[in-house]
Amino acid sequence: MYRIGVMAARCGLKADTLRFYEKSGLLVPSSRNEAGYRLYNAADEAKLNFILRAKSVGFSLEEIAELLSIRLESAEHSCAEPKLITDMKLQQVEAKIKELEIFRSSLQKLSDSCCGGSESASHCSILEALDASDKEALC
Amino acid sequence: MYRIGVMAARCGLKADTLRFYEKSGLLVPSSRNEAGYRLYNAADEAKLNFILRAKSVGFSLEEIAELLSIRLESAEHSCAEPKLITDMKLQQVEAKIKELEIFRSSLQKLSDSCCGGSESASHCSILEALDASDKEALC
DNA sequence: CTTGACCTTGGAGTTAGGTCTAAGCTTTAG
DNA sequence: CTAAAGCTTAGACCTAACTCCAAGGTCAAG
Repeated sequence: MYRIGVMAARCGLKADTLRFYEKSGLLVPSSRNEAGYRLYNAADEAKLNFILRAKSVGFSLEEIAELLSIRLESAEHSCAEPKLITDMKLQQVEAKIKELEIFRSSLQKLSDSCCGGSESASHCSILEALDASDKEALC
Repeated sequence: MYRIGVMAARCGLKADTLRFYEKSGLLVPSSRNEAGYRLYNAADEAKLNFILRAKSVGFSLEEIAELLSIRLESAEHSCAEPKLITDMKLQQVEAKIKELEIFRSSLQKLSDSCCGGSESASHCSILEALDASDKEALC
């Protein structure tokens, strides 16, 4: 049984974060000592590791809460549920990547067009492109 | 000279957003009428279009404020400055894309491993991978 | 026995970019 | 003239995931 500081250190988090996870309903420590100190056991640590792994693949805390509730009573849930959550997240991630790739190509074009020298910015092609009324300049 | 509602409609924004941009120092309308109503002229509109184009390539409002201040006194700034801002943003965007691509491949792997059927989630490979103590399962 | 490290709680603050509300003027259409 | 639509302000609220703070209780070392 670890106290909050030890548990946090073991998992590379701050104690504050563990309290936040508890308040969010993600991870309630299995017991408290007489003084009210939180006590985490091995199952709590396994659950926290689940949370951290889910975070590492991009799930939000809300999605992780869903996955945890399925995990807790897995017999009463179907395989379709975790898969749906995963596929929805995958779609979100792909949409975000597409958006950023457009940013990237526009920024690359802006950067390439600019000399970047010590001359006055009066005719800077970056500023001109952002001023241009024709959208061509940006895409 | 447009009042705030007209200006907002012309540019596809809400009046609230224009007030927010003013409070942020991005776009202060060039005048006010006797009643204190904001009045935007053509130069204000051009500046707002600059802001919107800069947003469309991914710049934050803070970065846009920097670009605007360079634009305002371009003779006193060098071409290197807009280019630096652009290149820094480009790096940020590329870093974010890399992070999301890792999420994507992990999520794809999770999704592919799961039958997604109506069977009990007791042996769901998504939950198992997130539980696994070997990190291999996720990367 | 004291000092310092660690723990508790409730609640506020952070970032970014808005969005909304309330109370009260102004303007415009009929 | 009146009612509706539009404008003003200050300030609260929103999301997400923490992060910090204050006031006070607990515990281990010397």
